[in-house]
Amino acid sequence: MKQRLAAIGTVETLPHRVAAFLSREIESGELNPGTRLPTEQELSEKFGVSRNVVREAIAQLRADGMIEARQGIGAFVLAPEQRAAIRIDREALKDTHNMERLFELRCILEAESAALAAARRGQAHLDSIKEALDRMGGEERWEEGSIDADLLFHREIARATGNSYIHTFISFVCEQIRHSIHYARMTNPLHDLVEINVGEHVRIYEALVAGDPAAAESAMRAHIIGAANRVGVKLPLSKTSGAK
Amino acid sequence: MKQRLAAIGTVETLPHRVAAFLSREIESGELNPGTRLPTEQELSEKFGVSRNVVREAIAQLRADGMIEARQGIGAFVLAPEQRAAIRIDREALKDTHNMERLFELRCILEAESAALAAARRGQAHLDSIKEALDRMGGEERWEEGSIDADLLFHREIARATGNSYIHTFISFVCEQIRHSIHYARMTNPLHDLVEINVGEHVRIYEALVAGDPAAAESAMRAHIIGAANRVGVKLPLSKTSGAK
DNA sequence: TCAATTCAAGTTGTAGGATGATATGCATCA
DNA sequence: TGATGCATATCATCCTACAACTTGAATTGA
Repeated sequence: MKQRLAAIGTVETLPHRVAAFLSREIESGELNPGTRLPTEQELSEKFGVSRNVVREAIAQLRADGMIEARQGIGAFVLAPEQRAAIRIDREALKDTHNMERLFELRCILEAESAALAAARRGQAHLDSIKEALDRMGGEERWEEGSIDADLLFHREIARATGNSYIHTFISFVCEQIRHSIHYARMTNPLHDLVEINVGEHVRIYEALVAGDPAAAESAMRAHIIGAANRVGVKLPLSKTSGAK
Repeated sequence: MKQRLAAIGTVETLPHRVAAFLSREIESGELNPGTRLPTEQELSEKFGVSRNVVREAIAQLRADGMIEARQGIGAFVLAPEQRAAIRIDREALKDTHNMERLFELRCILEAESAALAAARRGQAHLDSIKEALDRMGGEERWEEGSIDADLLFHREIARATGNSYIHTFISFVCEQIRHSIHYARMTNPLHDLVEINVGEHVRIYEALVAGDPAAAESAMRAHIIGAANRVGVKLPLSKTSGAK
């Protein structure tokens, strides 16, 4: 439990802060691709930290493919197309518009994945999905337990597609949304009633059992739109009509 | 231990190699979530590098949410659900099955995005998409030029959705595929005839101009399946039939 | 003058030690 | 017994030094 607290309250380490600063400067366009960064020496003076801290920060940006460091010359900003990793700025998610966009992406991913899962799921998949479903409804308190079960439900469906990349992407997007909502509840207790609609989940599960891709897709789509609404995000209809 | 490694393109730095080693150990399951890593001291001795190098490696893994370091205690492996970034192992993409899965994910993302783009695109979007289309056909040599134009074409469509996350995700997936194919061509000259089917692109563009989401979606789906076939990846039908 | 070589300065890469901050367990003492 | 304080282990940060690499200017030789 003590670990729990430590895990939630992320410690802001110096390299992390420096990396975040530079990252923002690059994303915002203040540092165009091709631009040379200040030297490590200059950066350490500018931020008032040691060169080691700057190096750790640059190591992160380098691993993400945001910059490229060349020995003897310097570090240069790379084009956004050459990113080696996808990362979502959690600050930006406090803006409802961005949350809306993320839900839209999630809807795209999960709707088609549900269809794939309906076509490919095995009995073992159905069992683990069912288990998550039961955990969701069985939980007395709408606290961590049922939210975790909800996430597990979606992850298990993604796993049932048999495509590990789909699983990775969906897990990632869901986790970002969960974290953001969790944060919103911490700062604004009004949000305490984040209800989970069990009926929507059951409909998805039944479509999977029946092996009906079209039904699974539309049930998942309806569910995500509903989930978005329940946290105050109005999803643009996307292609609810076009799916027919 | 003075190996001369003339890796093409990327200079293999020590922190990168250490991070890759640890990363693989975690991904492969040798280090389960919750496990404590050896101390920085031990790692630096084990790999024969300085503690600074180990720290830079750990900084990368930490930024990705693969491990969590707690001052005074140690560093611990985190569960795969808590990843803060998506990263695709390029080694794994040499396996055709993985390439197939990635194409499937791309198909999901781009098909629905094309539909969204058809509904939301403005004139400026159409112009830049058309420009990429012209660059693609105009190129004499099927070398870098037309491949870049092809990627740009897809990115501009993603941008026309007005959803920056969709744009990020699609750009990322496309870039991983491009890099992998580029690498395959380097090692196996047989692949030299990676043709680009202009007709498929034109059909997508026309659907966008017409503002027809359903047509855009099916044209995009057909195009990606075709593109996969042309590089030797047979895409499982996914939901070509279910889309009707 | 001109070309080739050498050299010096600047920058990142790596090494190693020192000190501060934090968590844990043990010993001490009332 | 129980609370306190100390020693230890570990990560966080800082510092200095040197190696490897690049660039451009100074030097040298014809």
